[in-house]
Amino acid sequence: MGVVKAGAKVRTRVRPTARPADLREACVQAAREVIAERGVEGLSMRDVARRLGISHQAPYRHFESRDHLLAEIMRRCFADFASYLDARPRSADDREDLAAMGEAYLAYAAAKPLEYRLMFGTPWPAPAHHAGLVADAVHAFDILRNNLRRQHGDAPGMQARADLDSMFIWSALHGMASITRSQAMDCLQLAPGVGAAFKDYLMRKIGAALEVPVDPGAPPRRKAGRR
Amino acid sequence: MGVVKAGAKVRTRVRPTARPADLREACVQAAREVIAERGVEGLSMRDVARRLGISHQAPYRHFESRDHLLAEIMRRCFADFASYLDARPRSADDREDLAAMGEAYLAYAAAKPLEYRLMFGTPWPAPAHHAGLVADAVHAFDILRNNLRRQHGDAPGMQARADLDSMFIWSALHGMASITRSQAMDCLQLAPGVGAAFKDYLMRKIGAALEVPVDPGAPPRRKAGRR
DNA sequence: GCAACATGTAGACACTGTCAACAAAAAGGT
DNA sequence: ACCTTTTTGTTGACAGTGTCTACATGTTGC
Repeated sequence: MGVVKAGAKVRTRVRPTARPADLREACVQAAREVIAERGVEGLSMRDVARRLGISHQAPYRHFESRDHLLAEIMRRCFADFASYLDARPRSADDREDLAAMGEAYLAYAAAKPLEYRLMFGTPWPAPAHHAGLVADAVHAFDILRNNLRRQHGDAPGMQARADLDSMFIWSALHGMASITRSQAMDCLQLAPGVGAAFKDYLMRKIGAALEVPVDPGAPPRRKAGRR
Repeated sequence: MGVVKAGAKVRTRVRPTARPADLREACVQAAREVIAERGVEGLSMRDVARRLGISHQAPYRHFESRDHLLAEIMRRCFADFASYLDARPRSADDREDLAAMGEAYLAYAAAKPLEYRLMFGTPWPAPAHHAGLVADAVHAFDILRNNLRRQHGDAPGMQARADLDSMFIWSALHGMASITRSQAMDCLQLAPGVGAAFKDYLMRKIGAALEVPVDPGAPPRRKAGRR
């Protein structure tokens, strides 16, 4: 407390690295770098401040808490993710487009595993439920859902069918992305070639499941040969 | 350092709660309680010690680090999980048995969401990769894999097919469990009834996908009508 | 009884998120 | 111009964490 007084004044002037103009933006960027390098649990407010050469409390002028910063980053990840899906090679045929979407989904998960985990593998911080985060997340899901709705038409009940198919596809894709990311397959001593063939096999199984008509209302009978 | 000497001696004698006999076991139990209540990130070594009325360093006599404690807990979760799967209602028919397995899988994930997340949603701590943990985890997977191997027989190449099917099923189940646990569906404004019908629909889609023969070697053609 | 060892304790250290008090600077009104 | 208000950044705390070291205690084998 009783330190040199004038020293502080000088220090603000002889600051080694220029203080970023838009500090809020700089915080987000620095935090995203940390997350991309070391994952969510490696993110610390003080570390962000340190990287920017500012005091450990400065970020709190722009984000109420660590969770608020995290929520903002998640929001941007969802936006990135959605535009990644939007950038897929387009096709007029809805089925081919769906396949391209699946490829893009898995490619994103493979390319940015830590961001993927942040969005889909981390429990959402409480402040996340309010902001535009939900909107951005839903928008990503809607890219998938809209395709299925086009394929199913809008006859009564078909909206629910499209949603169910969307959830099924999402489950399979997310399951694979999540399992692959965890490297669990390394432990399972799978038969040779399985690791390499997994993605295509899964995509084709999804396609096959979509071909077969399945009545959502019917009782959960097993050995469903035909219907 | 220079504190009262005799005081410490007395305190050990007038200990309020009896020190647990098997401290290692007590640590594991206390830690599992914390995890079941507040999740992995809520687990703290000092909290465990506090609950047991011991010093904050005592647990370190039995676990090298927090990660080692976590690894031991994960190991037990996998063992629990495997015996949960083993306790499914048995059926002589492999398909019915497979369905029962799927139900058991999802029931476990729903009943113990935090343990499920610990096993399948948290990056494994380094010490987890060595011990019997992997063996317990693989054993759980083998319950699924063995069923598929029985169904496919042991003709050449069928082992890989069984592994691929296992991975596909696991992906879909894990995806659903993971998505359901995240309560993401609450945000998606799904058509009415979709939430309730999701599980059965997914199980039937998996069944349908397994019926349709899919050649793992074929090129990833779309619109796969028949082959 | 005594030495070796296992176990539990106490006190540090560096780190975290966050609160409160303060200083500087920018904005706005006159 | 000056003065006030608000925004922004800094400093110093506080309680919490994992883990190191040093110490005390209890247990076991000789």
